[in-house]
Amino acid sequence: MKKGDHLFLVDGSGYIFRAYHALPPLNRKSDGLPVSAVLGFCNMVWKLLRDARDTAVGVTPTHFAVIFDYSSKTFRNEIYPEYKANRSEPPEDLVPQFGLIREATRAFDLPCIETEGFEADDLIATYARLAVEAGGDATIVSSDKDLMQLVGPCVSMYDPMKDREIRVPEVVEKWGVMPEKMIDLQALTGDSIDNVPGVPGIGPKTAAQLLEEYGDLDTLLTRAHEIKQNKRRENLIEFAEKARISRELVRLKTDVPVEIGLDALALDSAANGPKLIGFLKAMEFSTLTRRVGEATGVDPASVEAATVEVQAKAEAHGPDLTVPATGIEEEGAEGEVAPDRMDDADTPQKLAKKLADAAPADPFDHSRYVCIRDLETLNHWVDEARETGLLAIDTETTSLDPMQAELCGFSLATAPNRAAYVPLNHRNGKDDLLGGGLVDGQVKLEEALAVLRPLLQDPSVLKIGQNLKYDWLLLYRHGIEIAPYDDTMLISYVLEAGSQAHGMDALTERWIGHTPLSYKEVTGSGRSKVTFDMVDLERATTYAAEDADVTLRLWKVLKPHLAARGLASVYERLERPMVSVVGRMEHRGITVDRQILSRMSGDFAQTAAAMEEEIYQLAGGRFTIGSPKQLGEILFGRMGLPGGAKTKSGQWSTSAQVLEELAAAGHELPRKIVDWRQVTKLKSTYTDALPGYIHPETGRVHTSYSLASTTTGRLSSSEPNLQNIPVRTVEGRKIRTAFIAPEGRKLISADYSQIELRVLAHVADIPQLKQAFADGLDIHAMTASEMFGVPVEGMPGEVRRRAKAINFGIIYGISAFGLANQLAIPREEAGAYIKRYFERFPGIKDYMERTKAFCREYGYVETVFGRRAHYPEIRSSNPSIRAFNERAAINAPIQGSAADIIRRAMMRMDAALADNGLGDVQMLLQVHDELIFEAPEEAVERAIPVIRTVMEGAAWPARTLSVPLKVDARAADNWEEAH
DNA sequence: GTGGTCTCCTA
DNA sequence: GTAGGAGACCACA
Repeated sequence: MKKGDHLFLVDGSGYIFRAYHALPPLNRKSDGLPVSAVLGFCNMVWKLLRDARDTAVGVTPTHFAVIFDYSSKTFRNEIYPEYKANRSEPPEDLVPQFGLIREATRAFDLPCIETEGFEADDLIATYARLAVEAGGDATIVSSDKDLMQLVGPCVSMYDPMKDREIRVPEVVEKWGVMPEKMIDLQALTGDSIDNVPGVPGIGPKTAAQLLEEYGDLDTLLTRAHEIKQNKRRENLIEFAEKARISRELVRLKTDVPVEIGLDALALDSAANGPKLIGFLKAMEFSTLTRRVGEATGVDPASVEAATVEVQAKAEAHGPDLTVPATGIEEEGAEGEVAPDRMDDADTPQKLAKKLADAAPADPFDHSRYVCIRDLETLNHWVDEARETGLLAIDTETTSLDPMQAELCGFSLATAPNRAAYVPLNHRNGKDDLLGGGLVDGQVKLEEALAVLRPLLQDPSVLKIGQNLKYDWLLLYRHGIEIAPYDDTMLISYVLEAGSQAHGMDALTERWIGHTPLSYKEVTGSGRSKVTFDMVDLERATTYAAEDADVTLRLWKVLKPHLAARGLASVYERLERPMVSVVGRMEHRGITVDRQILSRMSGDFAQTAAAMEEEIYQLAGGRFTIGSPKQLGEILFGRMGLPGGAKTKSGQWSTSAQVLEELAAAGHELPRKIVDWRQVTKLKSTYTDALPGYIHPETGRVHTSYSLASTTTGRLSSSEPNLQNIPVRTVEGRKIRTAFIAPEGRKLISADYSQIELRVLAHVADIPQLKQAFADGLDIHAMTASEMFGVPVEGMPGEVRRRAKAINFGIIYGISAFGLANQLAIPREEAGAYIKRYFERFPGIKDYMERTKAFCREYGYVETVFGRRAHYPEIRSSNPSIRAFNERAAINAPIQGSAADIIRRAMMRMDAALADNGLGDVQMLLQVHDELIFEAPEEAVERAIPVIRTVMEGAAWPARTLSVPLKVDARAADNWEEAH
């Protein structure tokens, strides 16, 4: 290569995505193979080769190469394991086109370059440098900002879609910095799509301004303490190291060892017409085939279509754990409103990125918040929401419990900084013992709701909330069913379960770089704490309006990431519908018999008191039995019993397991302690606590389910937790008799039998297990028989028990240590069992290994339905942390798929019951693999088959499991008998 | 009052 | 060995 030569470097990988999203879908006529990106690519390359002079570039290439990414793993992952950890799977109809575009490149007789461990961008940087050093010029065919750092006197970029050349002035205009400063700029802003951390709260505008002022990143970071804005200064100091790492991630390598030299990129003047035509014919691109034929003087009719192999796999595409979650089933909810479209957002990834970048740039202006105190103004806002089609809403109340809370007011937002608070029930300060009077000038609650109701139920206005189940339930109590809606907490949960928090403050910090006013600052804390209705209107407005403002901004930033990461259907089909389904369940509650519990409490108190006397006798004095510290001192100090395990703070453990061992060795006191603990546990946690949760008006207990607090997709229940009501011991089980159906009704309990083992058999594809489930066999006995060669007929209980423990162990990501513990056998023996199990069911070992490998590479694992659970610490250098995360990663697809299945059943249940004339059958509770219903006595027999059908068919049609699901269902007057 | 530790209840 | 929530105690503020 020499002076005057001009090298064209096509960013092949970048082009593929851009073309795919920019061009209308196109399928090969003969077989439907998707080819739109391939056609776009061929047209572009042909144009550049033939008449680049007529384009914005204005020069003819002498050298030409197409560069691709080799794989997702590059040296950047060494610097920062999280790099590109967010990457989503490419769309299904793009996958085959990766290979085809490489084929096309070869058909054009162009060098097709990729190097393991490097991104296309690094190769482009390297070749651009070589070209300039040789005295030539280079044009990079791409519009990716990551490449803009390379722009200079001899290097330009060319956007083929817009036919626009990007030189130094264009970079400066767009980003506010010279191209060489792009590295520092990107280091500051980060990149949420590639997962480059950057510094929170700094977007392109701020970054450019800072670089203008301080010159470069290093200077900026060393002088960060001079910055006036508090948050910005703190962030720059705190995240300085992240910024430096980011710089290394965005800095392109210009010294990649290249096998193909510059000279090999020289264009051959004589295009190989027949070869190219053969390919184009195979693709069935008739227009381009004709053009190429005319230009090369080759008659297309004389050329046979080439044989082109279609690969099913994308480049940089990890092992397939599950089928992609896109596809076949029911349509998304109605009333979906698309987020703002941006002109040059060609892909969901770029749109998501753009919105994330833009978020911190829009400063909060509390002075623009409005306090709405008359119906006319409220009506005006309602009209505004109808126009925008978007409304962020947040309610302010007197309690965290939506079943008890009184509405104090609500806030609305229709655009950033365009937010308002509508006080409804605010009271004057504490000067009056009766709580003071109503603050003047507030819209009446009923009038406000009358205005709001049609809007909140308007199918053309999307309502946005953060933890919307709370507001949904509160408004449901006022006869309003919000729809359609989105929940920013649930969006975040779908995107980042396991790796990040989903609370509003955390989300705001992370995505917007802003700290909202805290609730505490507004209502006070401790003794001086007041309910929200006592807060003066000005402060209340600032706080409440900001919450709505923040929620709207979060939605704008977060929502596009769903599509960008291929998670929209997980959100729409597994997550969002739960808000109203679970909201209804919480609203219904369940009847708990106060008398039964109170009687039990009395009995327990007597029993415990008697036990305490015996314990003091045996211990030779009084002490606090409930204090593990004191108990340990007595048992292992004063009495000199042999201590077993230690707790992590170095204390002797007094766990039930340790005490049981001592009891088995003939010691009386430990036995009594174990019994005492059981009684006091049942009393304090259940019989004493549950009545306190009976709602004063409904007379029922309304638990609260959290939709976003587990990593795997399970729900959790609290206040009270109704997912841990005792069942194992006879004594404990009695507590369930207090959960009853009202007069004339029955409780129905329906639970999945062995759902997790069935999911395991499906995902790990274990023929023996699948067969056993298909045949309806006793799965643990079958396992035992397979492992130990003992016939199922007349099998000793102990043998089956061990197999059962191993089966559970497998689901939990087995370790010899854990199994040994569980079965109270030596670790060697446990290890031998595991080995035997893996030999008998080799697919299990494969499943575990590929799940771990997948998680190590991507940072998450997926359920059968595409839900992701993140385990960033699986790459920890600490072996025990790593092992823990590996076990969790093995468990998550199993536990999570089962959770997805029951969610799907729950979402369909109300409609299925109603369709069968069972509208009076109500789903009340969920306990992971069990659903509890309340039904009129005469409806029970018809309800059970409907419930069973919905639950057993819940995976379909999204997935067809290779094992049947089985549901046992029973009805009774109370939960103990129904279960 | 708040937060950490220990223990124990569930699937 | 997985996933949770809660009560009691206790040291800290």
